[in-house]
Amino acid sequence: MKKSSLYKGCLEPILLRLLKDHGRMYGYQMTQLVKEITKGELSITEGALYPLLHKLEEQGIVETETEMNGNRMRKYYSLTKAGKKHTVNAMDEMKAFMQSLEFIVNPKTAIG
Amino acid sequence: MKKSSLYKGCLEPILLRLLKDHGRMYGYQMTQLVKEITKGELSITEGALYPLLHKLEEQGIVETETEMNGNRMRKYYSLTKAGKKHTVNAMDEMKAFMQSLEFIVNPKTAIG
DNA sequence: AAATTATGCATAATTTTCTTATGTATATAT
DNA sequence: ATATATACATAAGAAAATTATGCATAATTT
Repeated sequence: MKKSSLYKGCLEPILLRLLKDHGRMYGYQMTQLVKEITKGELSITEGALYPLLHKLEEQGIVETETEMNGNRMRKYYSLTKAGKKHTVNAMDEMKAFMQSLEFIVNPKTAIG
Repeated sequence: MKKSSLYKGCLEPILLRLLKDHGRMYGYQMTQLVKEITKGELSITEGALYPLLHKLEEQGIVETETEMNGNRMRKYYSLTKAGKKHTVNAMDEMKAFMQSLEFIVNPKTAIG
């Protein structure tokens, strides 16, 4: 993730959210989708993405299936059952965090 | 800043925002205010706060005045002229980032 | 036809940014 | 007396990125 690198720490919940919403994705697809959704604002770097995906797999949060698309490999990631549970909590934390940022940045309009 | 440490990279813009809104603050006051505003959700740790404030001072973004409150020292921080300019940009980036998070977490309701 | 860009994965070295632990000192509450 | 709150500071270590590099195929541009 780039763009003035404000944004460390949010990558994991972002990936979990993508997998929760889209079911099954491969790494490169995640980078493109985030770019698209955020209108180019957020770019996930490969050096951040792949090691994190590997970590999540080790932790049993995601599982993988490797497929060939023509001659090119794609490694699909999806949430495990445990990963889905984990994601519920992660999303709660994420929302609480975003609400906190709102409280700080928009103290008047933020809905408590 | 704590609470599952999702939140790297956002501390600097948070501090800038506090100083922009409240004019002049000392470190401990910032920790308390953030705790209060976010209803305990975000806690700034001293180990993150003070080194960052020192860095911002070195960079000429903030300036300090030390005062005594009874027998206890308070080091007040405020934005310099350059710091105010810097903060305008930082807030724009911050808002863009928050918008991006909204796009990802609430793809339907987020306002683009 | 050759060169560039896009697709797709991976990892190592380094940097940034935290947490945790520690230290000093005064004030207040139990 | 002891614990908690106020108030600063820094060092060691961990976490989570960036940057750079590498490999390989496909599509597009020149």
